[in-house]
Amino acid sequence: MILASVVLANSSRGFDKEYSYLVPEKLKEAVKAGVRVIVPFGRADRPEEGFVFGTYEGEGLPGLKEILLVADEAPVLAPDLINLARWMKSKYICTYSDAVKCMLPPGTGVKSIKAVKLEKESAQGKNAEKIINALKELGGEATLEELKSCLKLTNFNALIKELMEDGIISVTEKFHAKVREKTTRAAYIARPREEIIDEIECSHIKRIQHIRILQMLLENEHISTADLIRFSNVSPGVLNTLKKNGYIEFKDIETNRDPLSHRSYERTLPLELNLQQMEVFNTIKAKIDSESFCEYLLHGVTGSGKTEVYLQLIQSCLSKGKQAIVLVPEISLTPQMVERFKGRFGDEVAVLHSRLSLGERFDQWRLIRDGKINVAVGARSAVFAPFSRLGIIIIDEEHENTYKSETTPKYHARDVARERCLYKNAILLYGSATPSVETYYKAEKGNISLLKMTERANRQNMPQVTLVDMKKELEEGNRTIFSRKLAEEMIFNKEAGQQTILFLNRRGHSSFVLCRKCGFTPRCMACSISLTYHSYDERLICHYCGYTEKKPQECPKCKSSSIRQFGTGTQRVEEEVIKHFPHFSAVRMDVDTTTYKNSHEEILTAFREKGIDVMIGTQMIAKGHDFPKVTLVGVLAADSLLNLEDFRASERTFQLLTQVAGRAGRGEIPGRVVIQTYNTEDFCITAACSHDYLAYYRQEIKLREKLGYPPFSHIGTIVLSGLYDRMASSAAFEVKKKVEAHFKEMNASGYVLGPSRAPLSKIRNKFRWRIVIKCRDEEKLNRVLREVSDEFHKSRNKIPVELSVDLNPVNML
DNA sequence: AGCACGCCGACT
DNA sequence: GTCGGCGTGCTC
Repeated sequence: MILASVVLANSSRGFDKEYSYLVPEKLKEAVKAGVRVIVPFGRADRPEEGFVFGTYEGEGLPGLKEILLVADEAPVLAPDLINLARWMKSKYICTYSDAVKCMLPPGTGVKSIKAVKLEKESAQGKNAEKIINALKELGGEATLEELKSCLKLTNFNALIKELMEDGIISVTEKFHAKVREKTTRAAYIARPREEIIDEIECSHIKRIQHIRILQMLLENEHISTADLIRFSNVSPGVLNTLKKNGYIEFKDIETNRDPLSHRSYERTLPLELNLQQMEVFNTIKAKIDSESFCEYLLHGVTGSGKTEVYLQLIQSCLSKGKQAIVLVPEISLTPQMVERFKGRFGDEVAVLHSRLSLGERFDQWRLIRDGKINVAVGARSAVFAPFSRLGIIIIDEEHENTYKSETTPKYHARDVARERCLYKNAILLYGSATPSVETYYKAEKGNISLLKMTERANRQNMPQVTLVDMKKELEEGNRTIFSRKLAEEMIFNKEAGQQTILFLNRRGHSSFVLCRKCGFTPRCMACSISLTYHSYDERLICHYCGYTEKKPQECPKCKSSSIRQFGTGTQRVEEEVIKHFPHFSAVRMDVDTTTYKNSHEEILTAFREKGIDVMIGTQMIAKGHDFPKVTLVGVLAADSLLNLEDFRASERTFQLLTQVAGRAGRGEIPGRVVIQTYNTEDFCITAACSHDYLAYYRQEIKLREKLGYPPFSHIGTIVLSGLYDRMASSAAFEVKKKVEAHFKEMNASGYVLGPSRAPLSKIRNKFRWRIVIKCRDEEKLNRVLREVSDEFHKSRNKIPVELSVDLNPVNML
């Protein structure tokens, strides 16, 4: 007998496992590993979508059910992805379906629709009559869902079954592939513009998401809902609320084209590699030829020409008939990278960027699966690209946080890539100028092969860095945000016709508002976080939930008018630049100015081509842009990052400073960097000044060892959140006891901290309690997390508390 | 998560 | 007797 192992497409942790089904004779050909099927599930045999994870010859246990239907001709999951899903389930404590969803384009589900038809009008029993009457009102025919929702009966299914057996009704079932959209839903304003502007002005609308969306729509006739959701960073529900309240309407418009598809790229030829590049290339090339798994860390200083090495490695993979995945931190921020790949490989490369419509995403996915495309460049999720002859995965800027997913499954693209390469005997290459401490440690221990490129490709010198002590500036009477050194350099640069970048780590205008008389600070009622002031529309905004209100003219508490904003954000810097350097031109680039389509690129191009003097920006500008005319970079407050309560704060500061400094002097003229700080002593700042990664690493690794932080331990966090503080906290205490019991049981040492209020103690009205576990043995930590999570989900949640676990979180908030 | 089963009390 | 309400346990 042929059996199939099937996992369900919609299951929760409590019953998520591989189920055996019989493969009926007529489906013998169609059932293969990786296809989607419909199977009867549960006592009522309700049809469920599932994935065949494998088939095998075996003895049919009594009571096995048969697969009803096969939904695909060709498998949607290749064997290595099935293996990956199994691995993800156990590593990240998620369900099979969570894992599989990462691997398929959205909108691939199969839906079953049952139609109920009235055959004859006789019935015994009150409820049976109810059903028949309802069915009559609906015109004698209806879908099962319709019927169910207009009646509220507990034993609905049993009654339907009974009526069916008596021949009073008939039920027919159809399966539909969820329709793929050819058109896109777009939203537009449904009320007069003035009315909406008015409502925003008088604070009738209290959510920043609503305001941002309406503002976007006020400026554009219509915008696709997908874009609205993406660029305003809201959930789809927000749009529905706006529609419900009559602010917006939807209509279907033609799908917008892939913004890159109509652009032609100039084909480029391989550049000649310098000695160091050549060495790296040859080492890895030899491994590609041997077709075995190998992990490399390429530590190359900024400007050492890593991209060219990637390109040529991929070329040699392609010529062996193998395929490649390139991961970049954020595709929209790396247009130049995309350009180089498109230029070199033309139509052979798929760029998986977030602006693809559902349809385009599906098309790209299919082209990759069918082997019509051989290279994929994309952000985190591109690691799942369904290549069958995978030869290499390259992770550029390996240290970036964006490789870690913050939603379930909370995977790290680095680990997923490793697992895939291991299975496929492919090469895994990490590249970075500032590798994460964990990765470098592995390289030092010899678990990863370390390759170095210490020279800049065009032989430029590293920029010259000056550290300015802002304490001193203040003592000597300079109260502006620009140190004298920086101001001097900026003026020099302007006169020389060169450009300047000012970097700051905080968006908005000022970080918070404070009453100088009574000390009152407006906070978000739902998140217990101080509200951030945005001068653009004079509003206070909660950056976590989006609550917003107009900036108060007087203190709500003491009614004095001494309520002011404090701190410095990008907006404020822009104002200060204009004030202090009136003849300078300036642009600002941060999440607030880049909300709309293509605005990243527009701002960048404008800056590059129109010769604007100063660009002010957040992290966003730190990424690999090339501005040949930028010769000065100013970092306004290097310490603002340093004071986060996260053991990686120092690492992040070092990485960011190094990266930002790398923006200076990419052209002919050598660059200068001015770093302003209150902590002139901190080793992450001094090491960044001397471009000395190793000096930084040596210090940091010592510290990590002393404190038992990764890579010397693994960290797991469990967050319990709920609307009621007491329930969340008592659940947390109970979970902690369980955690400790498990460690004891398996005779392992785990260091359990908390529970205590999570650093973000309240988000969207939910109180959050957190347990932090440190353990040297990742395997055991994982097992404890898994068991605790399973127990929690099994013990039927009567209490309204949610549990979420994260193994090796990158963000301790 | 559904869904059925089983047990209980209420109502006709 | 039936109906509705709720707790419990299982899903190949």
